[in-house]
Amino acid sequence: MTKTDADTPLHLQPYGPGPRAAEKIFETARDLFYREGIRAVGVDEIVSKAGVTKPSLYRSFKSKDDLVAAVLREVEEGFWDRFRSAEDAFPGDPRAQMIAYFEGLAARSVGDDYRGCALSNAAVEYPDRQHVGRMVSQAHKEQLRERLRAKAVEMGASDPKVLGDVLLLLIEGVFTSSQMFDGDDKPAMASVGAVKALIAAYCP
Amino acid sequence: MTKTDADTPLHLQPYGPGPRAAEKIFETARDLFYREGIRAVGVDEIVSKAGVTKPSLYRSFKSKDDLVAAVLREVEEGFWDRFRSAEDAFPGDPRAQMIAYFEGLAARSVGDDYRGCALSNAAVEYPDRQHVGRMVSQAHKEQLRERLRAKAVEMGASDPKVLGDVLLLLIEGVFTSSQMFDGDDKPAMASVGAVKALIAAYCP
DNA sequence: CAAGATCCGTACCGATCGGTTACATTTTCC
DNA sequence: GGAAAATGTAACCGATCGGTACGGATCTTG
Repeated sequence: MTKTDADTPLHLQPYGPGPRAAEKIFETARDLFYREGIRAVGVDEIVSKAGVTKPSLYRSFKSKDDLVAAVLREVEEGFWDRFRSAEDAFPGDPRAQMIAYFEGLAARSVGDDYRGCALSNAAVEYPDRQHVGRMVSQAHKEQLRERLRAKAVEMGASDPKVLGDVLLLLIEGVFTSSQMFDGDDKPAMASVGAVKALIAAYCP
Repeated sequence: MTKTDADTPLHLQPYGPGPRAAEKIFETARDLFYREGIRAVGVDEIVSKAGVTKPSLYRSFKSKDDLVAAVLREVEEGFWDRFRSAEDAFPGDPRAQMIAYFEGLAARSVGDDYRGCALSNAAVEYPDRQHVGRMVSQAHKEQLRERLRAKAVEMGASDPKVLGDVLLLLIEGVFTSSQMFDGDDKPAMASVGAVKALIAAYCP
């Protein structure tokens, strides 16, 4: 069962084949952090579930926080991939782009394993502005805010800053609320209609 | 500096003067949990900052989780107090009630010490459905959802369930987003206008 | 004041936290 | 095959985690 090195996106393969343990650690940590929370998961649990040992973790990551930062940065990439995917589906139509994003978001939010946005959750777990997990999350949210405001400009909103912030409120609302209700009947389903109504209200 | 027992709302004073240590522990834990997160705060830090000792904590609370549950229940009381306050300000006018609530929420969300809803944060910190902190938070959110849907009925919404869920999305969006941006220019400020537009859109 | 109830602190417990050491073993590539 | 790189083994570290046994201090009440 020797896996090759180029079939999955790896984050650090310095020379030649690159480490296989680092990849398993990274993916295991990403899943555990999302499912159980970052603070709730210890390094021992990570290496145990990854089938590796602790020194392997600290050979690839300087500290647990360093691993946390790496995971959150990949989460951020995944977010922008989905966001751009909605954009690419409707070129030149920012309104349809946002509706498409909310439709995808609402679809993803149903399902018992959904736990909202890992970046928002990390910001909740790390209130300290100096913590790297907090910094990555906060920087991402500021980028998102600007991007949504730019979208509102494209839509010709009368007050694009406000409409952008409203969209952000709605997105974060879906993130947080979706992990607090079981089953398929989640408030997130109402977000698609809400974004349509809001865009209509803010774009004359 | 012997404080009396009736000047502040106490939660357990079995006989006579009641314990003074339990009150300090409770208030200290409430503040620390909110500021730094629940998992980030150990019992040693609580008793240390409260100026008492650890056995005093475990004489009044069966465990840390028991203290967490007690704190979250008081937080829930505080939420409903603010919610009813907005209701009482505009009797018989559910639309004005909700606008008033969002105005108060937006006003509270500015300020560097604001960290959103402690119950929502607790749900993020405790994904395990069996954990008492999670159970208290989730039960509260379900009550809130029903209450908002009932408000939408009062407003004469065409689809009250959807409008109620939209209001919930907006509230949670304010909670989460307000702790991810510094300064006074927060997305929460846009929530008041958004709720007006949404109510108008969903109530013919 | 003394007795008894009530409250509280000192010291300690095993377990786990994030992190490290030195060395043996395996894997990869030429 | 042999050197180099990657991983495993096993033990260990100080600090902190949530939680407790036990005795001393304090307060109310006769």
